[in-house]
Amino acid sequence: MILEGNSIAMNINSNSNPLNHQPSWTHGYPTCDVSTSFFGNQWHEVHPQFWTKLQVWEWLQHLLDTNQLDGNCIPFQEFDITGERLCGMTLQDFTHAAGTTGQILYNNIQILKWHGQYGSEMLQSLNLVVKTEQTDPSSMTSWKEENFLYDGTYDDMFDSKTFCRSQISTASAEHLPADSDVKKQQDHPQKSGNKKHNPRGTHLWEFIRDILLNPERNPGLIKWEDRSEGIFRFLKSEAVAQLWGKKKNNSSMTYEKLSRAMRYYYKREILERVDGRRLVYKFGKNARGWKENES
DNA sequence: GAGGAGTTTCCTGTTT
DNA sequence: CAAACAGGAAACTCCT
Repeated sequence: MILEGNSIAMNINSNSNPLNHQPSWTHGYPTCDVSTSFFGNQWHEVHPQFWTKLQVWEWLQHLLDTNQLDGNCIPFQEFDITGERLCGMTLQDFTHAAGTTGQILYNNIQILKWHGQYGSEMLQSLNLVVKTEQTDPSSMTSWKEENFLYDGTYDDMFDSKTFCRSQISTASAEHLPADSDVKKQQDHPQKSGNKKHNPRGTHLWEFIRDILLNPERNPGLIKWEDRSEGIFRFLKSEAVAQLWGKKKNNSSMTYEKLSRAMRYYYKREILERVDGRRLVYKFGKNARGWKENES
């Protein structure tokens, strides 16, 4: 369940959806003034060592959001510290401060320390924060690599409206409705009557296929199990669902819903069933463009 | 405006 | 027990 209550006063990061954050790969959109309001002093653009207390809190809030944790999971008062001190904390320190959640915090900060970041925190969320079904360590890559997921190929996933909204909410959250308000608007699109669909373009199966066909850009999300047979497996099902939701401007997309759409493909023979294997699908005869030697 | 395609959402039950 | 799978039903958006 997505954090809804925001009992914490400091809901700085108004974008709960990790994919709503728009780091530096988005500067192709001319519709918003991005010159000062967003880039340059966000926590994800600065090495953790140099975070201010505020940025530490932003990071914590982000982890809450992306892990869909209850606000009580992280005692913010325990983290009234700068990034320098944060980086000096041991795993013990984290678990002492935040219990089991401390492990998540510790793991996350270690990666941030080692890999640097600067503009791809949402990818970090995909790889490091979002619950993963990944079992193959070889497919783990740094999120610097994953950053490529959002350049070029997937730029079209983000229309200018989406960009503006997240831009504004990130840049000046204090002047906007709280995160929960935004969510309430987005969580029930049908009831609110909001426009939720982009103009029809890429279908879901094509979206999946394109992720598979760009392994160097999209490591760790979906992986071929048998390339020649068209069998693939979701490694990070919820991350893929969020990405799909992002493309459709639907922040409430989940793997459960995505998988329902996938199951409809069986009848149309775009996909074939793969029995007994969770998160595994196979392209069917009506799916085009996935074969290696297919033009 | 009608109708169809392609989802999206919700749900209940089953399987792993 | 949780997560994933199945598939019905209805709603929704976009397109023709």
